[in-house]
Amino acid sequence: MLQVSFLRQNRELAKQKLAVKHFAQPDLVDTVIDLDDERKQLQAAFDETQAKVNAASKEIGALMAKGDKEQAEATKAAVGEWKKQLEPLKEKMAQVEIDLQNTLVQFPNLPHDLVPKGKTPEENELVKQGGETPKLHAGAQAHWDLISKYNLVDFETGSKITGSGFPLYIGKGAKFQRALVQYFLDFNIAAGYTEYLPPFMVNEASAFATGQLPDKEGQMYHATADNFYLIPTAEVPVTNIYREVVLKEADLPLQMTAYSPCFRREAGSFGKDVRGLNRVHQFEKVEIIQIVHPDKSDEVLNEMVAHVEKLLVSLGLQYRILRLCGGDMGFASAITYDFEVYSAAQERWLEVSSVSNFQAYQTYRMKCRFKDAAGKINFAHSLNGSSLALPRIFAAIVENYQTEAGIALPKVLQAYFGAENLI
RNA sequence: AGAGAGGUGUCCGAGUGGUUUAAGGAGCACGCUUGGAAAGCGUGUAUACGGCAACGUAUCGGGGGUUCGAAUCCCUUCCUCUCUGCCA
Repeated sequence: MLQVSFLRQNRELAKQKLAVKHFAQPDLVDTVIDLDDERKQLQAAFDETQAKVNAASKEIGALMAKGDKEQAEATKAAVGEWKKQLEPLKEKMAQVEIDLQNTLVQFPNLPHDLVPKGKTPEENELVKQGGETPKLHAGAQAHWDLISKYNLVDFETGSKITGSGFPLYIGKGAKFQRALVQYFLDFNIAAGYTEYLPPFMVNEASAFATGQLPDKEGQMYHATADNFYLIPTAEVPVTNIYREVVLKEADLPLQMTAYSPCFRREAGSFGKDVRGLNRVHQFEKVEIIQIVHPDKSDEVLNEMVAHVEKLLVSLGLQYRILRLCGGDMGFASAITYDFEVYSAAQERWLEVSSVSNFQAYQTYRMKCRFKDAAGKINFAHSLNGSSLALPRIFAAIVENYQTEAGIALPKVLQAYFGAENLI
């Protein structure tokens, strides 16, 4: 959520920045400031009258103690008048606050200066490319054929149990998932992250704090009996550890990593992307999350990007790093780098990680603050990234490491899987 | 899931309608004292909003209500503990 004070001081800049994100209603900036002016005015009037009521009430107490009933009753009558004035003020103030809040949550985060202006994925900026395109043997297959050939994943039975997009991993397929999770977590822990195993459902307040509500309500599975949401990413429960917390400056940076299944309705998605493991409703992911000093978030973002890159290099996959353009970025992010790996069998790039700096957008919503040396309260910055999401890594390894005899494994995974080859 | 007991500041803890402006203690910070330290003494020690400021307003798990006045009474909801039930 954007801060009113920032919008007030940077009215035109905010509008320009919103344009980079192709935000349709830049005039809402003015609406917010008008509403805030109205709120201030109402509060001043309300506080003034309430102060009179409070003082008079105290006086009544003193008069009662003295036994001066008559004067006490007279004062009560005066208070009654003030309270009548208070009623409409209170109502108006509540309404203005709701309007202000509802307007404010409509703003996406403002993009970082580095974010390109484009609108579509084609306009994302290629930052770096690494690794080699694997040379596959003749007759090499896409992962959906390989997993069926070697019985690693059974989509049909997953559909029977739950519905389409809920894969059932079997035997070596299941064990390979476990090996990947374990490797990714160990890799993150070695870089200084603390492991968490969070709840896989969150309440409304948590979903709101990280920006899933109200923006992505339809994308989450909702357990209505208890009003819990199945998490679309571990980012939600883990970032919420620090909701409504005032940290000490010395506590920063907080580095957290967590494995979780991720549940996404993917309502409205269709077409070429959805085949096999390319897009599913439930998948496994290991996430990295940091909460840092605002002066450090740019630097930390670069570190996180370098960290994920190292992980992909260790898997021997060809990859590229894209800086997302304003139109392709997430709602709450100030700047996002996407990682894609090349699938030689599908002859296309698959997104496997997204690393973002949210700056104070989430922490302001969450009220995650820290106290600096001077005792001043500031909002921290939050960042997160996948390190890594499993299905497309699974797909890429299965495809790129396929041989005529079976499927090989990257060296780093052999000990985790307990064999030299997957098949 | 049922019954009961609870939720107060950084922590412990008092407080069942009116100088509570949340007692008292601990911790922490600063100062005095000291050769240095401890002890002792003194001062300070939540957050949000409004205000240049003085200060005002709100907050005793959350929300709502009664009252001139609520930490205190009522309703509701969440959470914790104990017992019972069920269960991996």
